[in-house]
Amino acid sequence: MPPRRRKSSTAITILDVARHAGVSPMTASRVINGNPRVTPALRDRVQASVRELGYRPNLAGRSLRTTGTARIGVLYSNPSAAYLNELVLGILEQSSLTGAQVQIEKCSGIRSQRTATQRLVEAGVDGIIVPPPLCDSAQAIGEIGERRLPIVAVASGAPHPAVTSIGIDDYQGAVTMTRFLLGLGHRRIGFIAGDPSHTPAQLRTAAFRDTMAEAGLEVPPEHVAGGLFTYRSGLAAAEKLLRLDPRPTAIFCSNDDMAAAAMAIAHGMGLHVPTQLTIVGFDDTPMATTLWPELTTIRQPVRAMGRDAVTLVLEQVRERRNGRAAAVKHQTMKFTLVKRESSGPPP
Amino acid sequence: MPPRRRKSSTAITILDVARHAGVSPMTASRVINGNPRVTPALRDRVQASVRELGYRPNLAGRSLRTTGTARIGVLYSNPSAAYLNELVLGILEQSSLTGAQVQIEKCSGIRSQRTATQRLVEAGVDGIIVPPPLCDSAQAIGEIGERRLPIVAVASGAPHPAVTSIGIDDYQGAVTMTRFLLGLGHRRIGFIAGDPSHTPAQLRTAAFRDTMAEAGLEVPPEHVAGGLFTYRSGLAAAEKLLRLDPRPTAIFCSNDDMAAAAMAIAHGMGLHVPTQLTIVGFDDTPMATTLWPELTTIRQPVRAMGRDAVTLVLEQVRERRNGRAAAVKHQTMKFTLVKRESSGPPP
DNA sequence: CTGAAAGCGCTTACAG
DNA sequence: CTGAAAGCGCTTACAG
Repeated sequence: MPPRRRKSSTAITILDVARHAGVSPMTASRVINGNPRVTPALRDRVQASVRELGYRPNLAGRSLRTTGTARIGVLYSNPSAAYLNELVLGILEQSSLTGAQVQIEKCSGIRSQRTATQRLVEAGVDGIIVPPPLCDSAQAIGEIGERRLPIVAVASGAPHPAVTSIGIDDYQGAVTMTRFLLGLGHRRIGFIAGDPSHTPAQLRTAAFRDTMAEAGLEVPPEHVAGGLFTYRSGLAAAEKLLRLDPRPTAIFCSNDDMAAAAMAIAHGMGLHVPTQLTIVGFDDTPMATTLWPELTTIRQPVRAMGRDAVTLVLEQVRERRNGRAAAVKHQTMKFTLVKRESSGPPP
Repeated sequence: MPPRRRKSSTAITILDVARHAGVSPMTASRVINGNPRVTPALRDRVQASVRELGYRPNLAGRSLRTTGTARIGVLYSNPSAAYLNELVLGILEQSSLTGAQVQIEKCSGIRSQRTATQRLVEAGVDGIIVPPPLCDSAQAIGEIGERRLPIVAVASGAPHPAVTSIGIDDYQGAVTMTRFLLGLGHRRIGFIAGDPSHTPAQLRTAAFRDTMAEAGLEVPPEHVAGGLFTYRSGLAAAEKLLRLDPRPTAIFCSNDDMAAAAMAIAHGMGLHVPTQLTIVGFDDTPMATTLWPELTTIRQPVRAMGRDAVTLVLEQVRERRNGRAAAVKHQTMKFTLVKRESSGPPP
């Protein structure tokens, strides 16, 4: 059987829509882009054609004319695998939607940070997204600022006032979780802190202390164990907390990795979660649903943050190209308390 | 200070390169795309200009002319978070490079699978990538085939001969790991199998048995514990294996999630890894390096598989558009044995 | 409010 | 081997 020539795979263009609706391509374009200066009658006709033909705009064509194809850099260090993965996913998703190109550069030390920034600049990026913990590095931010490039800092606990940022309210997140534990009836709550040099860790710890104080509960120093956001540090911290007598009835871990570690320790000591011990995390990384029992945690919409970070850089890039000074924005995303099986009332 | 008009952000185009090198844009294009029909002298001049100007092709422009902007669908179910994330990352990476658009559809039951496929078709995708375990579903493959859409099956243990596929050799991967354990001196090796309905799980189990037999070692039935690739199933399986007397000196888990579970159980029983017990996984997901000790495992280049899956669909799409029947390809990627801290000689 | 023209950056034919 | 022309799909000015 000879291969058949399939002309059918040629996609529907805006010209097809225009012809079908009996209008000019321009009018079709206006309707598709939600431009209000179109007579309702025409708008309806075009929308009907779009639906009927199953039209989907070709983004390459669009971006060629609009953004002129922006290039976005991502500068990261210390990849907390799950978190960064998810963020990059959002970034790629959105940039593929807008036809922007993304270049990702990793750096470890300060030296390599200079060269990574350099590489991005040489690659001609129009703006840079900076995930944590680099988002809090005055060094990194300063260096990008020098090149007069737009920046978006992601998930900083204390974003530089002059730098556009996106993140959740870490303080309120930890308040919510602490209140949830109190609401379950817990009074002896252990806390595993995150890397003290990261601003979100600082906020989460402060929020825990403040909320406990607000409830009239004293937090003995040994109830707060130092951690570094790593699984390994969680192992040591959880061990310390669970050796206390009396033992805390709940452990609030500053992230999911450390909560996973706490779970392993509890398991090892024969403590059943959640009937004998409640363990909760923060972030809602994939780890939270891999574990068993699944983790109660605070969900950060990391993917959406990635998407919006792209939108924010692109806005800045466009402003600049139009010769305007881009306004600094601080976007706060909503977090959610996700209740799963690792939490319950105290024994 | 009035905002300054920065004309500088206008990117360098192929026209700039051509002018700089004193050739036509066509010649520049040929050099940039590695077309061999160019005099070495011209080639060198163009390459020098590219370097000097820091030229980077605008992908929107390119894809507008070449692929005509292909749309790629991804149809998945049962998201083993880490694996899928990584795959999608690769897919988005490559498609953003080629200017292709990606649409991702999730489905759970068979019903929802029909509608998900339907949605992709209606969205006008030109080809579909199918990650595991759907890649082994005759149902899913058949349904896409009916629509005469190109398919790429990812990580199937037994790819349909008529369907283009990409994956590693799961059998050889498990052989390698088993030999590694034997080489360390282990003889009593426990094995946690994966979901028996997934073809890669079948191959890994078979390879383990065969390699043991080849070494003249009998595998008592109780040394092979059934699992489902989930953490939870790993918990139960590991517990069973470690209660045996005599206990295995090593446990080979069919994926990293189950290895993480085994690690938690070992930890709980006070068994030090790796001095008292060796635990190894398969896949090298982010989990493998989150744990402590970090996991010895077989690395699947999932990200690269995502990238190449895009290349494979695009090839098929192009062939079809040219009226040719696309050749079926089965691409096998290299796996790697990654030795970390969870493995050592038997006690 | 609507449309005809031009062009974003690149590459596919088509000539030489 | 090299290049002049045309066009991919869309939207930005510019006219009406």
